[in-house]
Amino acid sequence: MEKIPEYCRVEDALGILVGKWKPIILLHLLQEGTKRFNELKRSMPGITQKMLTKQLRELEDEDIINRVVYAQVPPKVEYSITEYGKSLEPILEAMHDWGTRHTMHKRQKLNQNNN
Amino acid sequence: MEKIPEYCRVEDALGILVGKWKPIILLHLLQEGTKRFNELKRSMPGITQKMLTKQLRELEDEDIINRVVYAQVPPKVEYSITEYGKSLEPILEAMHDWGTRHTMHKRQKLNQNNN
DNA sequence: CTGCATCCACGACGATACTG
DNA sequence: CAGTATCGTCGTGGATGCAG
Repeated sequence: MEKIPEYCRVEDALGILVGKWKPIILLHLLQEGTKRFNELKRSMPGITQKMLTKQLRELEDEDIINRVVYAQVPPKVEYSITEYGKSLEPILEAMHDWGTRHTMHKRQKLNQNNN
Repeated sequence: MEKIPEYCRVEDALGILVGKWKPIILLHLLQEGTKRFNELKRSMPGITQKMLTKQLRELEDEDIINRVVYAQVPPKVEYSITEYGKSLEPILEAMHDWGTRHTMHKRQKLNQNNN
């Protein structure tokens, strides 16, 4: 029971996941394994190169993902989840499940209000 | 396995938790039960009334917390977690645990770099 | 005691153009 | 293909003052 606010580390986990595209990036890498930069980009309609690069760098800085650069032309860079990064999967899964239920919860509430 | 990006609901959960003070507010209410506005404020050094009010309203709008106003002078308003809101506790706990481990992980990495 | 309104600083995110 | 640089917008959060 050390979640008591003074020792709270929730923010530390939250900081990793917060970022408009981070959860999506992590899910892609977790579920589909190693991916090239452009593969990721194509699977996330709407993201810009700049944002993808930035979010990937931030995840890399936290040891959540690996970045492997192949010295060739044209360039090839592969991203994958680190072993350490995999420890985030249960949290993502829990949040996804909760979010799914929450979406239903809100729908029910809306229906009540419309009656 | 429906966490696949197209059906991703991680953001829905994330949206509830994101906010500079929300995790802390939730932990206080989860661990200490019903609290008055100023009790909460005192237990969160640095927060302003405006922010506390705002974050509480947002949590209330999502049915995570209850807000009970006593019609008296001076005003008295009590906040507490809803039954529904309690379903967030496992997630907060998981994030806290992960965050604790992550803090250690980063410390180790720093030591390595300093050798 | 609790809450609202105003003003402001800052960072996140995005559009776009350019590079090895 | 992958990445950087620049510039602009917008929302979040903070300081402060007023009100019921």
